[in-house]
Amino acid sequence: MVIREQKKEIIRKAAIEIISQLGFHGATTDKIAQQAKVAVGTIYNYFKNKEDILDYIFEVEYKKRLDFYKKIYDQDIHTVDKLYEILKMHFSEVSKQPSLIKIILYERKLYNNNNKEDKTGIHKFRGLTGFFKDIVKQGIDNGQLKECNSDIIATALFGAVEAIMEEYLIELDSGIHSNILDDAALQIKDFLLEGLRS
Amino acid sequence: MVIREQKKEIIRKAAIEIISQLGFHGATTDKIAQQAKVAVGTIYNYFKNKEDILDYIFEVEYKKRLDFYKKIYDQDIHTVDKLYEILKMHFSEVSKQPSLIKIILYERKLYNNNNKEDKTGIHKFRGLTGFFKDIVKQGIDNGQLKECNSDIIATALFGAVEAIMEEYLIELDSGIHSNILDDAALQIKDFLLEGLRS
Amino acid sequence: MVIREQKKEIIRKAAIEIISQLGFHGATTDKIAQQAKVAVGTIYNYFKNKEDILDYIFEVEYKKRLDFYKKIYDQDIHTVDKLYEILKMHFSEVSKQPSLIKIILYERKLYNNNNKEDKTGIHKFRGLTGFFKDIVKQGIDNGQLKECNSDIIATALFGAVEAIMEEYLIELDSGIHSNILDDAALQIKDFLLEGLRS
Amino acid sequence: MVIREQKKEIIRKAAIEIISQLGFHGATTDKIAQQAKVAVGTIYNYFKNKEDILDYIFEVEYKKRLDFYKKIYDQDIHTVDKLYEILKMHFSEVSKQPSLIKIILYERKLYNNNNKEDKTGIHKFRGLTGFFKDIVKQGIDNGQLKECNSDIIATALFGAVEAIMEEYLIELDSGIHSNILDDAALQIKDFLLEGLRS
DNA sequence: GATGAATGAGTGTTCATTCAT
DNA sequence: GATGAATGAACACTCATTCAT
Repeated sequence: MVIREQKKEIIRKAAIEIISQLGFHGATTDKIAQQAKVAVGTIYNYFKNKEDILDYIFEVEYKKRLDFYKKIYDQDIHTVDKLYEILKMHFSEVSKQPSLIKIILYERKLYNNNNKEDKTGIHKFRGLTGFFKDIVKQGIDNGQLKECNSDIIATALFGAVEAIMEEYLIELDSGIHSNILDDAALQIKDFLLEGLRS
Repeated sequence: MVIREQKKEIIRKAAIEIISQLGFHGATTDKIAQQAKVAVGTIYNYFKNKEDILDYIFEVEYKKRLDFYKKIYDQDIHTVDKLYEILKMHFSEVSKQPSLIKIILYERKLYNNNNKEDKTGIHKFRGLTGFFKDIVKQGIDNGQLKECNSDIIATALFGAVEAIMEEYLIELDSGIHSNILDDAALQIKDFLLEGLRS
Repeated sequence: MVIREQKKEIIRKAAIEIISQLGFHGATTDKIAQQAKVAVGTIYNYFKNKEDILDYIFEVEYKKRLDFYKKIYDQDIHTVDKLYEILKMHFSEVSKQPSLIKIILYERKLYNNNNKEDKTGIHKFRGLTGFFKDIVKQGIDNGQLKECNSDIIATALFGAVEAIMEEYLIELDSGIHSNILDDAALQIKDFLLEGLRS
Repeated sequence: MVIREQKKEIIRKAAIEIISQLGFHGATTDKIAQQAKVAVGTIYNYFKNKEDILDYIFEVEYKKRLDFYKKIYDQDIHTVDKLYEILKMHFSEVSKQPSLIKIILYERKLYNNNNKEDKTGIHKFRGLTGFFKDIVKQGIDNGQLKECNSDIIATALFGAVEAIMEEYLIELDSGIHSNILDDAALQIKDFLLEGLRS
């Protein structure tokens, strides 16, 4: 017997597949239901509405990343290595679950304007950048990073990671065998350490 | 005819306002027409369809940036300064035209999957990263930047710039007086030069 | 079996509560089940379908009134007093069971068009006006009432009673302390006896 | 060319036909559109939503009756004759426009609970009983009617009229040639004058 | 070229009913 | 008999696009 959480998981995965292909707006509840091999009505036994599915997708990923960030934050390694671990995690995720990451990159934008109380997953997800900043601040505080505006630097790093993931996904979609991820973490780590000047 | 281009311009500006407020999907042709003080039908005298308006918005911005990039590319200044000029241009644009930049940041994502031939504006816009890469490559070639993977570095830089602009827009929308742009170009320039290590 | 009838009664009462609050169309089987502290499926062990519940509600009330009318019909009192007793009964019911009467007043209308054979309760209920007519006819026949069109007069009286009950319910819902029922039976009795002319 | 008000009128009449046959809930916007020989979307160019159509139907009828009541109120005839004129008007309407009156009788009930601000037509309609009361009060004040509770009497009379109209409509639907309306106004007038006692 | 009423395919959501456990 | 998850037909409403004026 399929228990409740398993069915919700089936729908979540079906939604990821459909939304990543068609975008949130192009993904109809009918198509998601079809992909999940479930009746449309069933979706509504597990989710309040279509947005709630998207929100749940973000919620799940948010939790994964939050755990990872917290663990990294507390580790006793150099800050640059902490950032390096985070980069590797992100780049690993995008190659393991490109559909999912596509959603996170593309659909999250739609909700920056949106302050509805009930979309906690999506809004929490944005909060992840805050943890990123914390790690940068920690590095400045303990002298491992030089003085800088942690807001700007953390934001820039986060954007750099997202852009590389996006580039990977675009190349993937174009049928190009992309190897941008292979060196990305190391290149950025080196960049962090030395800058670009020859 | 001058008149014709003026009306198209009125519609383009109205569309920017509405789309930036409501997103492309939330922006109805009725609302755009209302904002432009024009009948819906009139829009279709100037644009093939709704997407064509968005495409045109990107087209116009693409051309502006292309010109700027080309001019910079040919200037006889240090590569880091070239990148610095580009950063300043981008940060200046977002504070001058936040509505427009919001569209560029948020709506472009939606079309990464989309290979329709007719959306030249949006697809060309993505091509801008190519010019960015060219400048990085130029820097490596002339020895002003050290050896690195120009694809990764250019992509990362572009992402960094976008993330900072996004952060600025989010703070703006939240009613926060953001000053993230003030230091951003300098911070990143410094980062480019030296890295983060203390 | 006693148990069976008790459960059916629980569902009937729950349905009365929900339908009176939300109307028949607004009342979902889920809500009725919840109110009855029973699973949806259970309802269908006692009722063929949702309409059948409404029908049963009418059936039960029909029987009560039928018994009362028959008893009154056979009593050896003046016809005007018979009508007076009926008025008092109706006005007493609406103050004792406003939820129930609300359903009878509001939902019965919806089924006047509807000739489905299986809704005996609702259709029988309408038949009550026939008994009302019988009492008027009886009064004419035995000379206690003057010659008149019993159809018209009985229908008019029935309508008058319903309108007063409706007015009471509306005032009740508006939070107004209504006392329209206090005098209603007497006023109408007097009206029956004397008319309105001064 | 069909002007705006004519098209709205076409939709209103189509809606009356469909709603009177199927009830408000059974009347789909598709069916109304079909009856009006118009696209569904067109309905929404003239009405905010489905309820708004019903509301407009009530609004139109409300205005007609309001005018009539006001005119009657100011006439210099005996109060019983005023009431008689009103009865005749109502009975005349039901035989001229049975579909319309069916809606007024059956669907109005659904909104007694409902206090949404925007359904002015339906709520105003209920206010008509107030004018009815005014005429009764006027009669009491000028000594043409005896002392009585005008609320109760007006409500009762209104209910009587509605019940007779309903009876007429039911007989009509059953294919019975009803003549209940022929005598109804006179019978009630006589009732008003003399009561029922022989 | 300008207008804006008309169009109707398309979609999120609801909910009575079923049936395997 | 009791349960409640699954079902999917049905429906109100939207909105890009067209076209007669």
